[in-house]
Amino acid sequence: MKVSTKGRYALRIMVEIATYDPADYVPLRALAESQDISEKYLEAIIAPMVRAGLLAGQRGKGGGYKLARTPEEYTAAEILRAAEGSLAPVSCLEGVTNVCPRAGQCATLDLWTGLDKVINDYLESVTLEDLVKKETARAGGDYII
Amino acid sequence: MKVSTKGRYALRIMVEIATYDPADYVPLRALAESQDISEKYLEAIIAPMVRAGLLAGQRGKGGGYKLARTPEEYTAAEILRAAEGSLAPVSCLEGVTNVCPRAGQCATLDLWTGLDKVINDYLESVTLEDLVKKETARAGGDYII
DNA sequence: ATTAAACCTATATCTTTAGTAGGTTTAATG
DNA sequence: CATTAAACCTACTAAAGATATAGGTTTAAT
Repeated sequence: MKVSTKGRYALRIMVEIATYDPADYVPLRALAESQDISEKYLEAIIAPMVRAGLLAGQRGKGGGYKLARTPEEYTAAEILRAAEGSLAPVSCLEGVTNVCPRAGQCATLDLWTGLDKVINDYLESVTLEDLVKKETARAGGDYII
Repeated sequence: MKVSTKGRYALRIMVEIATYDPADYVPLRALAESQDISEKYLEAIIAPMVRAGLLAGQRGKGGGYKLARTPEEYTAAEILRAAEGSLAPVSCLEGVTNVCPRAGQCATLDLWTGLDKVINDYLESVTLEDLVKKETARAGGDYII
């Protein structure tokens, strides 16, 4: 029941890109350095996010990545889904229709369906904007002491 | 974010044992056969459940396993925890105290803490008794047609 | 032409999951 | 007391998935 590094890194990267000027492209190199992830591995994490349309990539000199929308338009759920593939706690809930031959007699199916729902509902309720606020609150020095 | 076979099988086994007479010991062989899991693998799944005090094992002829309590006294959470080890979605939430050096500046920590909570709350809310009811409802022929 | 960047494909390593094998101890029963 | 049926224990293997790494190609700005 663990979220992999792909999902965790993907969220952190999205938060970081969201803190930059939305018009600017942020190069992979800068992200890799500040997050302390190798450029090559980060590339593998970002690629599916670009394909999913969450990030816009710009090639060539001066290129990089920027958000495709505003931070409040992303949910944690869709970012994790793009990076991890699926959030379903059991594989039989992954497709549109349940293909398990035992589904009709499965005593635990409702449990998994319910678990899947609370996970999705929660992760849909948190936006990238929410995460960015935490980031700037912690880093930003809004502290008296 | 997947529950492993250990957790899934553990739940199914608990449901099955709960459908027998609570005083009877059910031998591993019978469980393995009806659930279509090898005896050896099932043994590895049941052992930690016995150690955790969820099941009572009886050695020797006529022995087997029975519930240590009544079905309504088990939650899905504790069964899964005994089988899987931990339900935390990220490893930094596994211990009592968060040992991650970045915890103070982590923008996503609250997200993981919140996710951990909804998962736990949901799984604590479902009892073994609830699952047994589904099993008997499906298998038991309470149908008109 | 040079440079800096995304993009692409393949490969390697490491960890976890899933499953097996073979034996020892315990307890009931004829 | 021998037999049998059961849990219990330790070690091992195989497959899958997670976590990266390597080396190159294409694109675009200067």
